[in-house]
Amino acid sequence: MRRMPELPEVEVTRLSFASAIAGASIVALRLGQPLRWPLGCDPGMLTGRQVLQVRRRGKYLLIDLSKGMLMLHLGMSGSLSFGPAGLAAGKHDHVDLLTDRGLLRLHDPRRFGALVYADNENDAVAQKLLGHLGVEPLSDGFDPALFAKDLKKKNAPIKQVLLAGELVVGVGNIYASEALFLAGIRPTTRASRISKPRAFKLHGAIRDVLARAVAQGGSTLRDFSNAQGQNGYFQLQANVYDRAGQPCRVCNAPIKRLVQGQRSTFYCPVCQKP
DNA sequence: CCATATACCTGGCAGC
DNA sequence: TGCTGCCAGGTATATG
Repeated sequence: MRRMPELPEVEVTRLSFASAIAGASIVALRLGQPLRWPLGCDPGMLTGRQVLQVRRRGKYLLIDLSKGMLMLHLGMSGSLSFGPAGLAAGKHDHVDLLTDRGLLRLHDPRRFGALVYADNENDAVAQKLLGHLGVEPLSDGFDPALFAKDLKKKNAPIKQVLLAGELVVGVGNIYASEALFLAGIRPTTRASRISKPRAFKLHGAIRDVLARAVAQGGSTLRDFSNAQGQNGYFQLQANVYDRAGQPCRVCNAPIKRLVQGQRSTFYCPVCQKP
């Protein structure tokens, strides 16, 4: 089973265990093999602290504790499960946060994920990871006029501007291609050359594709399961992602693939204009 | 400061 | 079957 932790998948994961873990007391934190970054504190120090709530910022899950917080990232291959304690950890289970309400477990074969402790959201450790992040795409703060204005300042290809997450967070490799298709914009188009009406259209497309993915349970292109082990509905079908050579669902032209910043990009050469 | 490349790590898959 | 090479959802950091 494959997971695809872009914003919708992270949000669906959050929704699947946030209320169940809120109020729990930490019994122990066990770490497996090293993840992308060290925890940054002695795991034993967390014992007895209470989980207040779980928030999301971009693709990070922020676990607020009665004292301090944990920042958790799923990387490229991470997934969370929350359930009864006692299941033996597998080869790729690298975080076990045991609480009096159950076990939160991070399974992450590639180990690009991370769990990092910070005293609070404003300290240097947290700011290093969160400080540069752009606006939340599903929040009221994601303003079309401001987005259009910000795009004017960026000379890089729009696909890479979206992926960078400095203007707007949560748009990963898949949804970047999909949103640009919906907006009719070629991924290679320089952000600075996108007109206000097209920027507005892209703004709407980003919101639309992400909101629909969250509403449908997070999974779009491949298997995905939330922390309760439930699958998404698979209703969102990709228009362009991973469809190189296949006919565009709108105009039948063959979908093209190119590489931008070492990542695959897919687009319709007819529906998407430079 | 800006844009692009690199590094991290394992597993799945196509091709031979 | 087994090997090899390539590809994969992210993002801080290094380099030009």
